Amino acid sequence: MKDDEQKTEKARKPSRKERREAEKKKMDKPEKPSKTRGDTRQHLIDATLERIEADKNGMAGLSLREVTKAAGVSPTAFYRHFADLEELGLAVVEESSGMLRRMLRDVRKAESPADMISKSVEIFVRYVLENRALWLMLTRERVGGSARIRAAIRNQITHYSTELASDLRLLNVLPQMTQSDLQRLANMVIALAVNSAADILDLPTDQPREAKELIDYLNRQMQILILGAINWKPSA
Amino acid sequence: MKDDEQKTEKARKPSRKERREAEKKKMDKPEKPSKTRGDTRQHLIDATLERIEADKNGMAGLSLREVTKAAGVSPTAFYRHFADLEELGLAVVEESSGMLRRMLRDVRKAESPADMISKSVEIFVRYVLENRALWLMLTRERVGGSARIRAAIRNQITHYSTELASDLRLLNVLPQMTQSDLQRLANMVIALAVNSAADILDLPTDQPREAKELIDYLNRQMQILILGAINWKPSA
DNA sequence: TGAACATGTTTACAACTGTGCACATTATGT
DNA sequence: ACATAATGTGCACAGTTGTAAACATGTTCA
Repeated sequence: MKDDEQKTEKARKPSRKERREAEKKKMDKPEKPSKTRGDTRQHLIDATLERIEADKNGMAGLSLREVTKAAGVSPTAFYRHFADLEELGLAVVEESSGMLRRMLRDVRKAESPADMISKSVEIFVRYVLENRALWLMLTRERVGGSARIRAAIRNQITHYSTELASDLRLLNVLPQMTQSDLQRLANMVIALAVNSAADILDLPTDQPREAKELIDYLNRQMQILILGAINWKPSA
Repeated sequence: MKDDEQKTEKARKPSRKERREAEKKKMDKPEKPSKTRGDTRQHLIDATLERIEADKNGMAGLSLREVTKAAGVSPTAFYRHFADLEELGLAVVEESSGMLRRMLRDVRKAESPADMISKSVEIFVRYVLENRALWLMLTRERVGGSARIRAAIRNQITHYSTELASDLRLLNVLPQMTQSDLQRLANMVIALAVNSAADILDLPTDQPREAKELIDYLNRQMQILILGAINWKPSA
């Protein structure tokens, strides 16, 4: 992890020159002479998330100029890194894969046999709340806008779902289910989780009261699902 | 059902005057002298659905001018009927309530005890395919864009889900479940259905092959869910 | 009949959009 | 060290946007 940058307070305009100065300070000797200081690309990605969280209307609602302004960069500089807003969107989606991987790691680490479900749900909700912008992007663009972005997000989710299915297999807790049964079950789990992610993001900011209720609700949903899986007969 | 209008071939411009002429023909005596012939409003709503289906990017991706052009009306005429694009969006959502009601009626009519689930799934998928534009709107704007539109859609879906819960109660097929258990189950059913609606809409146009697979998949999902409900103990 | 109202049109404008072009600066590799 | 590529800037331009203003038409009602 090489990011030590601040989240740039909303009303503050970074003004590229300032950023340049700021970096000069800690750069008397260049750290990595290799890849041509390409951090504007990252600034564009961050700016996209910032704007998506600020405005309503994901992707479709923001303009190239808006993004470049938020990144503190001239509009035409955009083309040095992306051909399209769509390609920027794809980069943002890729950005989310890291977060999903960390989430999966945390879920696996906490997997004691007992309260496996509730722990996982808790971790999931925490990750959604701590990565609002990213999850706004994922839940919105999963169904809206560009077909390529939609496909990219679906890939991420499918990958996660496959990992979950594989975990279920290894735990050997549903021995009567076939591989494809497990995969379908995992898909349902993820679908219901992503579905309530949308609800979580609609909560009034940091209302721990309703968040707890949502966690509870999601838990019971998962319990019904597991109950169905336990009693599943592969013949049907 | 009072709509006998054509879907207006893409490249064709209706040109308000022509429409006026066309309606004069069948209107030697005015049908309803009351509400001042407000059918432009309906044309705007239809145009919105048409554009949403044509462009990608729901709501957020279309402009007032685009909509009015598609409706064959001058841009400023828009304000005679709506203050906002958001209000237009709300009108479109209301438009969908009729469709949902018809769908519910069909589902209830077909509810023989035996293959209740598969019949319902089949009807659902058919309605999604036969109302592409509407369902595109519902699935997209359910998570994206304006908070008011999101809330309106959530209302529609909640209403449908409540009806479903009430049906489950009357059928008395899950007697051990409390009212809120049934409501939660219904919510899960609807959530999974709406979730696969997004997949259905992504199918290459009229590919009955993959549509069948999707129907099959959704059926099995529902079966797992029902199995979980049957074995549910309200204590947990 | 004629006044009030509802509904539409045309014209106009300022703000914003994406992007081409010429140019400045910095980094890299021989 | 110097040519080349990468990365940034400013300016310009034409197209699109939302919406205000003034006006035309047709409908309703006393």
